[in-house]
Amino acid sequence: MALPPGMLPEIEPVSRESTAAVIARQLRDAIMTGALPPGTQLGETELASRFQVSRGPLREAMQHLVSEGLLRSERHRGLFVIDLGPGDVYDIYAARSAIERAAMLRALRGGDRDRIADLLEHTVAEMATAAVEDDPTALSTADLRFHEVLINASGSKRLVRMARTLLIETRMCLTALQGTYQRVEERVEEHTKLIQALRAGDEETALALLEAHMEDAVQRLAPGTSLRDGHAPPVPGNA
Amino acid sequence: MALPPGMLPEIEPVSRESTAAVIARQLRDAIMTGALPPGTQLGETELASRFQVSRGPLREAMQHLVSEGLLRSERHRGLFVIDLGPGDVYDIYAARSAIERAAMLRALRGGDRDRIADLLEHTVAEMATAAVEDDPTALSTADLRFHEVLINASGSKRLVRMARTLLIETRMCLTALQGTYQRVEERVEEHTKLIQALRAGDEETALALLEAHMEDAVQRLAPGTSLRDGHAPPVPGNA
DNA sequence: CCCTCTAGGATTGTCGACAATTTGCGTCCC
DNA sequence: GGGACGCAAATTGTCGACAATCCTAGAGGG
Repeated sequence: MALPPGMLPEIEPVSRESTAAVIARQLRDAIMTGALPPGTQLGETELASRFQVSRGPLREAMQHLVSEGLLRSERHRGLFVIDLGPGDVYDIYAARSAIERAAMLRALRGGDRDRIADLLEHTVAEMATAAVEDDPTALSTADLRFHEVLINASGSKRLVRMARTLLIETRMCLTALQGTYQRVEERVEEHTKLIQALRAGDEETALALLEAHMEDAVQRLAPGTSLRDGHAPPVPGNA
Repeated sequence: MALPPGMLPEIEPVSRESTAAVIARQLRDAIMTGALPPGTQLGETELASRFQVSRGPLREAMQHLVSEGLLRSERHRGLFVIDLGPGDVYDIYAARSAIERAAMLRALRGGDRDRIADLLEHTVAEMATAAVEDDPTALSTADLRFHEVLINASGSKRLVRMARTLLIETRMCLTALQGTYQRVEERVEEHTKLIQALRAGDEETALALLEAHMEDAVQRLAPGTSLRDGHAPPVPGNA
């Protein structure tokens, strides 16, 4: 080794991301934030010229998003941004509840509770900041970041992978139904209590709080439905 | 309508599957059954000539499998079949436990318990048939089919999607560690008891049995680890 | 007035070739 | 003999063009 370790920190190979991945991420953000509203048709030719790339890489990016469930492809018709009905809201939160419950369990029993709690508290601080600045977008971002951190902390490759799409879809829900928010203090409070239970290692309370958190969200976003029912509302257009 | 309904059953448009999907499915099966052992390098050019298609559709199929987690891609190096370490076994079963728990809950509370139980019993019958014929491959197939049916019965698009990869990876585990099976009677018994609890609507028992089922499998496939620990074994090469 | 058929346009699906990048080996110098 | 440099082969990444398929609008006939 010609260079002593510790020098030159943060040096990473340039452009370690494939162009298809870059395009996919940009489209993901656009869908997530609502810049591409649900139902929008995405033409390959048009996007190719927008991104200044050929249809090859772009197509790969699209395929990726389709397999993630953010786009739906109709053969020889086109690609469309999915639109979420009440049934989908229910489905998303039911799936999230399953994933995050598992992540919470692993966080609780992983032996690293305090470190994880510190990480989570940081995102709650971001939520508080966004609250005082009255920035609903930043608030949602921090909220989702909380759950992302929790799932990452589980250390499970597969939970992380499965949750990625769910969190994006959650963001779509929040964007579409902006304004149905609960009081921000309440929102921060729920997360804080979750952290307290985690730090204390109180499994029962933590899991119950998490479930209630999901239940609250579902009832707010899709009024009249409940995760406890075990079945989606009778609205067409879901699974 | 020129044709009365009920006539011409089972008529479906020809080739409603994209070629990339066909290729992906074939490769999936090959990986699942062990025809393509973990670590195998897959050359695009070679596969393209094997499948008699251009590199375009083949590439899409590969990308799909990569995003599913069955292949890992190293830029400008090649595509390789993933190999599963003990940490992955743990991770897979932890994730499956989360997914199937949620599916079981929805099956329990969905109001269609008897129909679902009938479907599940059919797969158990297949297991029994495979057992008397001493066909371990068919036995594993029926076993996985049981869990696939359970998840499908949940009616959740997202649970189904997330479980697809997990079940394929499970099959890879079973293929790689063929011979560590428990007694077939015991294996059938576990599933039968699960169905009984479901039919009776006994949530507590059903969930406990399911958890024990996963725990058993993990301890058999990766001795010395337990789902209850909340953390993966100290073997490198996992998340 | 409505239904059917046809022609047009547009979009995706597929293909072959070229360019960029990495790996491995051979050679040269010390 | 050991190490570093440079070249060449192989592989992936990218591109533009062609072919197949599907919606739509319009004319024609009943």
